[in-house]
Amino acid sequence: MYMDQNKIPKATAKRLPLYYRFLNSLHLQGKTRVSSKELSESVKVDSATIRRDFSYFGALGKKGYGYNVEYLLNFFRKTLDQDEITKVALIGVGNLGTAFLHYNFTKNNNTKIEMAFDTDPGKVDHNIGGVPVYHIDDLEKYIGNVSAAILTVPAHAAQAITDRLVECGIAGILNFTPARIAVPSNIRVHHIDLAIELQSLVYFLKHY
Amino acid sequence: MYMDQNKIPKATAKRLPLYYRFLNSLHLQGKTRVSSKELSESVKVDSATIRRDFSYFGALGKKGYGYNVEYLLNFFRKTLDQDEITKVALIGVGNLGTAFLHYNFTKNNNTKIEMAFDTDPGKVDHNIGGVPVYHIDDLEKYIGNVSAAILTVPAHAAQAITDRLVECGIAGILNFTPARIAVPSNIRVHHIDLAIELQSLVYFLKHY
DNA sequence: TGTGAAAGTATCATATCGTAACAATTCAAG
DNA sequence: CTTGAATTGTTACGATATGATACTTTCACA
Repeated sequence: MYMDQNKIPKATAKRLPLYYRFLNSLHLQGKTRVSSKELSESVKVDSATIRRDFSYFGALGKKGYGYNVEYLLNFFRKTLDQDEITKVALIGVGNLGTAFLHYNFTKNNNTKIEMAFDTDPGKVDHNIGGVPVYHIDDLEKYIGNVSAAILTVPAHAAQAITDRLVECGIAGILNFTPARIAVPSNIRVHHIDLAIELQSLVYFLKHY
Repeated sequence: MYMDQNKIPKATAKRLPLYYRFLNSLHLQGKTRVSSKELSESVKVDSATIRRDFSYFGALGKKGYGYNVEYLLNFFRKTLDQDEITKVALIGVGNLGTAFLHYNFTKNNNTKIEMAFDTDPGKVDHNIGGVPVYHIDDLEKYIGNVSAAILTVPAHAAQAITDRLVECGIAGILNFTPARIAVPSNIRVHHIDLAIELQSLVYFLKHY
């Protein structure tokens, strides 16, 4: 489980969940085979790129035939550890945080939001989307062996909470705050900045 | 305004809003100068990359001194068209959509969410975060010369609404639905898939 | 006036991407 | 059984981006 295929490009790794989800829906539709060309049209990734992505894992398809949906799906299930659910905590139950809580992640995913934290007494000790909300002061008490955190708190609180998460042994953080947080090098942070995404889109509209 | 500097790499263009915002906060702190090295530590981008990014726009700094924060800020304000506000519409006032409405974009940004659309009678004709919410049926009536749309609707509605937006002459779409939407080639789509972001983070945790 | 700091620029190695091409292989039709 | 069409797996190539390193130039400041 802890890798030999380290050679897989990051860009490929990012596409794997996308492939998986689409294969899943094909499977539900009852399709048994699919070609890289069909996949390409659906997920909007070049067909040669798809074939190369797949080939990092060996020969998964059959020439002149395509890929067997079920076989491919099973393969990805294992590779993406779809069976082994990763526990996630959500920090900050504002609008964005609530959106996550209502998102049904477990449907196609190997992740589960186990708990959420906030300071708002109107939210603490409630259940939102089936997830218990605790007070942020009790972070250390409840977090247990959660391995990743979604950070949807106000920017000014980001670093302080990050430090506490790190102290609790968190392995990864999905940071939605505009703040650039500092962490030890062994902790992985993915940063998604909604304002920048919008501004960047606008820049491209005007200049390209 | 409509480009001669088309040579700027996309990767650089994506970093510009980030630079801008950070310079802005430096300015508010009263700092008058900054070096590429300082910037590098704050925005987590290699200092040489920053210097190269800046140099696409000419000589903005002074050797042996650094960059004048105010000068640089003014320059970016012009380059990023910070003065000329781009109108944006938000489609789908769920949790995620509401998060956008409460986000104070105009503070550091050249974009303004002018209106929102939804089907929920409890939201239509209300103001949320100072933004008027109209019924999605009236999209064509109100949208006017809005140039970009934020799509935060259920996945199954994504393509139909996209088609209508395209018909209305929208130039860009920020797509937060899991659906991969099809658009004419002259329309720019940036796709952010929250589930995939989370799953991708988890994959990296396990395999790298 | 001298010196140190930092920009601007160039170069190199590495990674990724899209595109194209091609041989090998397989299915399916006849 | 044979043939042909389809599609993979793989390779090659050019374009783009990145991080590193290093060099020269120029400016600020002591």
